[in-house]
Amino acid sequence: MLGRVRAGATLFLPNEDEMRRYEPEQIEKKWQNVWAREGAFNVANPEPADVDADVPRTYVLEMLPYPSGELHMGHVKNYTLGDVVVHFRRRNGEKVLRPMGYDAFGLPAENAAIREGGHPRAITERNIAAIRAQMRRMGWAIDWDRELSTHNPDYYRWTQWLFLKFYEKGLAYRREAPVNWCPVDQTVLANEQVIDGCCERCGAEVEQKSLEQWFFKITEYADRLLDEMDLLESWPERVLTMQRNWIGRSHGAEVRFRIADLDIDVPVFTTRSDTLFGATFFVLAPEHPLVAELVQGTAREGEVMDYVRQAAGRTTVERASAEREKTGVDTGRTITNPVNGAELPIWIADYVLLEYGTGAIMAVPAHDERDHEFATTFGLEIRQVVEPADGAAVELPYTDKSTDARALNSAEFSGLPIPEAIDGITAWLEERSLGEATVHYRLRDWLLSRQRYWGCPIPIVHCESCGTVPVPMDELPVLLPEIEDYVPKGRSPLAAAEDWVATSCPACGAEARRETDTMDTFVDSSWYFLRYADAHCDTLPVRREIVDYWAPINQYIGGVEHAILHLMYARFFTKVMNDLDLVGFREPFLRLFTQGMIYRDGAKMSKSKGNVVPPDALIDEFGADALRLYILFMGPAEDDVEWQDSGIEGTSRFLGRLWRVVHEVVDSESAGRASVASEGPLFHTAHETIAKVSDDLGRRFQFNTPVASVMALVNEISKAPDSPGARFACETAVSLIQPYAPHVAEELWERLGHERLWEHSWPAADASMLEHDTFELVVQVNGKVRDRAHVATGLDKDALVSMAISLPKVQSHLEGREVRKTIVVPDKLVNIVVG
RNA sequence: GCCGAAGUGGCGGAAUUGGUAGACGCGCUGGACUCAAAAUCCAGUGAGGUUCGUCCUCGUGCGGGUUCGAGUCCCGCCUUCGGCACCA
Repeated sequence: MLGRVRAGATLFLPNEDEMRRYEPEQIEKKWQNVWAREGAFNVANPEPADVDADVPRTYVLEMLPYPSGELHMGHVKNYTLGDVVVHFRRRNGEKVLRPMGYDAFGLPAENAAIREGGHPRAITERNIAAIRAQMRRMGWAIDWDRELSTHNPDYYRWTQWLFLKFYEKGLAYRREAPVNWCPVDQTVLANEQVIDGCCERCGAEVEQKSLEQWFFKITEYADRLLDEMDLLESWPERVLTMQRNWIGRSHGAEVRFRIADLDIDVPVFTTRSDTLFGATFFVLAPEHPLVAELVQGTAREGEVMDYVRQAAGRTTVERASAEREKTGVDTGRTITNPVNGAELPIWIADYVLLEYGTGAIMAVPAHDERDHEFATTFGLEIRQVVEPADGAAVELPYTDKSTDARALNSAEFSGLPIPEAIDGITAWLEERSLGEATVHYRLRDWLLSRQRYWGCPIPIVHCESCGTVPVPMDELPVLLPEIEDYVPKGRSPLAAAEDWVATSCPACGAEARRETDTMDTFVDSSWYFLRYADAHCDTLPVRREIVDYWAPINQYIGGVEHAILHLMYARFFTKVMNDLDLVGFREPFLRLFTQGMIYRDGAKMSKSKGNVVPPDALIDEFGADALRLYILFMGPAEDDVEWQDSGIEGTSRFLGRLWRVVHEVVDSESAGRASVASEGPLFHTAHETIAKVSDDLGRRFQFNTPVASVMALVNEISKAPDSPGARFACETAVSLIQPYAPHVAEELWERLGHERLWEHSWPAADASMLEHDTFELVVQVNGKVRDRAHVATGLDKDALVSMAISLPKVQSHLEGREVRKTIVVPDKLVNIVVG
């Protein structure tokens, strides 16, 4: 760079301007090397004596990346956000753990291997190397000594270990069950991975299939997943709401209806036991096991069974969306209502779902929209048993269940407000053993088996005589076998590794076969954040005293798209591990921040849309610091924002201006123009900026406005680089921008004659500098601003009012009118109300 | 349908406790420097009016309301986005 020759020009020696141009490439490399060499952001695990020591510690974590090709803008935003928090907290004296890893198992690598050849491991590791290099180029303050990847046997050994612990506790079990099957990916999906009846990954319409599968009993933790939300410090309300909806707890009663002819009881679940007297028919889901028995040998058998077959042929999507018109068929049977002995006709209809409640309902058309629609379609009786508290006539269905409504035509319960009627009728049923209060959930158990190659093997052996037998803990890890062909054929590709599959039973020694399913990758990512605490431990997933020192995570940051899946699974794992005494806390993430997405041309950035902005190209052109600044300056971090190419030019210009201003001030000092004064407008502005940035980062968790205030400070310095406060203001600007632009900040800090800004404590605003001798008094007449005046602070109300009234512009608005009232906000505003 | 969030200049956004709407940035216009360009710097930039006065009126999705004063609080709508959805 130095001394380059320009065509047709005289030989240039680098002049001062050239040496001092802001060239991000060199300085970013320089400081990245320093930090890497020093392990500047590594933190040691505590020695036993330190555990109780009074050093404030913080665990800041962003969701780990899936190593798909390279880093995208969402990653840049996520990790830069975390980086600002890390630097801010470090410089505020906290010991901060901030690790990084890769969620390395999963379908995309396997599909790429099928498409392009090669081993999923090779593809994954190549991607990891690329991402790691990009992360270093971004200059993120990461403790690289704790790096992990979920596909390494050192890691998945402990995933398997945890699976076996869950198994021992009865929380991992195998059963045949109707499952969601993706015909394209040729694997099963958890309920959480089915979106509108389609595969979350590939969008194919999901089919139902019956298979032997492994499940985690997450339903056993449904109440704790809901109730322990109280332990969280700060989660976005909408994420909590999404989880609550997903768990879907509903309180009600199970009521037994009796089919006298067949001598059987059929339970139903209802949240409205108050409406039992209004039940006029009864409906079973088409898949309900009793259906065949009900109609066997009756005149209706053919018609009913035809309907059942039709319903079975309908996909989830059709059943949910296509025709909302109610269909159904009468079985000709009746069932007895336990509260009044009424005989109700039994129908079969697909608006009743086998998966929810008991797969059977009592239908109350007067007070339920769906039952009402069905009754109207098929001409069934509608019997009103709830009315408004004032007895007014209402249109049916009438679904109010608050105290504004009361029971009607309900024997001794008539007249009771609905909440009391619900309790009363439920108690009445319990006394007679006809039903009891129960709770139902929407949440289903977590289906974790996958019929794919690139995942963590399930450490189980199937033995003819012993059944499912866990692989002994000391034989872990069960290594993923090498195979040739990853193409899914409806069974797990692992089944092809015959030498691997064939084994002996750990219990009886007989010939046995290994489980060939692998685990859902969400299992891997449900505990990785704990492993970071003790990343190299080879006796346990993590040692209790170490994990309890760091975790739970103080600040977790990631995309809202994980609001349900990852975040709920991770909470479940943590709770189970707490019950197993492996960790001393019940919630993994005390504070959660969900960042918004980055759009371009109105759409999410994606290769197929061709609207991707690759971070590398921007780093080449503007440097990592300008990119880091822009990604956070764009708008509130939690909002979705539109990428604008010209935006990064703005933050790049800002860094250039900061660079020049610092050099001007340094030059000005060496020319002897420095002043030792400690008063002047720049001191005030600098201290105000410190206060503003500290408050935004520390209390408000707001990342865009600090950049704006530092920009304003730099603008002010550049207007008066010779003024007394210029050096202090420059140092302040550099120090405050350091979490955002650590490389250029470090370089300028050095040129200002200091060193190691990343370890320098965060500046503190001097309260006396935040006070002013004068302020701008706003004068309103009838609430409209009419004038402003510079006035000494601390004046009393009367003084302010008389000063306000004396202003000529105010006078002209007061003319001839009577002052009725004056409102004074001290040191701020006077409002004169005139008639 | 239910639940949640959000609507502010040409654009991204700021306004923290009800007290100066539009900070900061982008874009645009004009100017300086330059043979020229880039870079940089200076000035202007919500709309309309205007006697060009840092003068007036209007202005934060729409309609009402509370208040001396509302982008901010209340009531009713509209739109957009996200989640759930025949959940009994």
